[in-house]
Amino acid sequence: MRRVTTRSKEATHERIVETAARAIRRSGYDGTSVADIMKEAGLTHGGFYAHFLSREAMLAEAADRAGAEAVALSTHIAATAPPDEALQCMVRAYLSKEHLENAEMGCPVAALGSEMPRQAPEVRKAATRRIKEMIDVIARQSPDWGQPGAHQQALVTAATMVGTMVMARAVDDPKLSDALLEAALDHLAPA
Amino acid sequence: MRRVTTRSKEATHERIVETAARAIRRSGYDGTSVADIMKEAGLTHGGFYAHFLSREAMLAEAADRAGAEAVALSTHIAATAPPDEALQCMVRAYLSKEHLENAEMGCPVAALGSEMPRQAPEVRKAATRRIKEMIDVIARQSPDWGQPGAHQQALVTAATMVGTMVMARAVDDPKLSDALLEAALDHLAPA
DNA sequence: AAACAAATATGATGATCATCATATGAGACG
DNA sequence: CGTCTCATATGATGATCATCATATTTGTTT
Repeated sequence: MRRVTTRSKEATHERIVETAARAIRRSGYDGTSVADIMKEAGLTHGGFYAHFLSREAMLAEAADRAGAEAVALSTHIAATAPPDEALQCMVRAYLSKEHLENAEMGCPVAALGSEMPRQAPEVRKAATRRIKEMIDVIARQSPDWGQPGAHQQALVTAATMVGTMVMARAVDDPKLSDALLEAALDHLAPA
Repeated sequence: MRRVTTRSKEATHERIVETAARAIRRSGYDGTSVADIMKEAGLTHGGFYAHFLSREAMLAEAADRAGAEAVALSTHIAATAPPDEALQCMVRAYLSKEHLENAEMGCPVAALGSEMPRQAPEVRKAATRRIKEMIDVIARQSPDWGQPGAHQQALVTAATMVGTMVMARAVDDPKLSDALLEAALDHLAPA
């Protein structure tokens, strides 16, 4: 097997992290092996440790990447929405069928939340930082941003969105999934 | 190693399921091996397949058991609370520090939610049934039980509780965990 | 007490895993 | 064109895993 073209080590590292950021959301931390990721990135398993100190270090980078992408997407949605509908647009994108069916590209908290408590400190640290960023993005869309209750309200909104998506993906009854999304939409972003 | 006393096969089966119901909430589906569970139940790994057709079949029983226990506990809390405070009592028990720190004995949706989409059909089926039961328990505590919006409201309440617990356990910052619990308590069970 | 049946233990198999040592081959530079 | 360096590949190691075949032990029956 021959390298198709010259690639700097950094570009390859980048590609592995990007691949891993998708793989962990699809298969979970425990369900993602080093060999899986390398193969999906078009490489063999052996070169892995030229790029990362350990599997855990790679998971930390992947989790950070997934979180950064989610924050960036939310920020973009808020920025391009009509000024008084930013929060509604974010909530509607989050609680959409596309997000339900595309965990691999979606919110890493919904995809990996219940696995987080068992992860290495470096993984949890990166995740916590991104979660705080996400909460801030939500808080900034509140009509009373800056007032005392806005941040508290953002915590509840974030938790409701995450819990709804986790439950809607967990159950095997599409009707219940729909009902969960609809109920949360009515609650968080009334028509 | 000698069995201490006579035990019927059914009692041993029971003990394995009970052990597994705790183990999966502590270590996740993927993080729990057959040998782990058998050792924790005081047995060796070899006898496992005298009790279960497969590892997956055992996980389904364990998930069902964990869900049944959670439903039973919630029902009990609601039944023994002052009549007009049943929902508040349930929410306060759920969003407590004891629950935060005792995933192994707590809500299986919060402990395993994001691993559910990848589980065997039998596991998801059992979990879905128990989740529906739990939503019904919540809906019954609503002041307007029976009216059209009560069930919808129960879906949102359940999702908010689950999401809050998942996030509070995920982050490595105890201040943020506290803030999440407090914000959801204020929202769902105001003092 | 001897023998049987059922429950559990011992041990093996082949697969998969993280990690590492070493080989190969491609681009850069003389 | 030849050589050197570095990114990646090949292959090995020891651990862990689910599953199963077989041995052992226990409680029971005679």
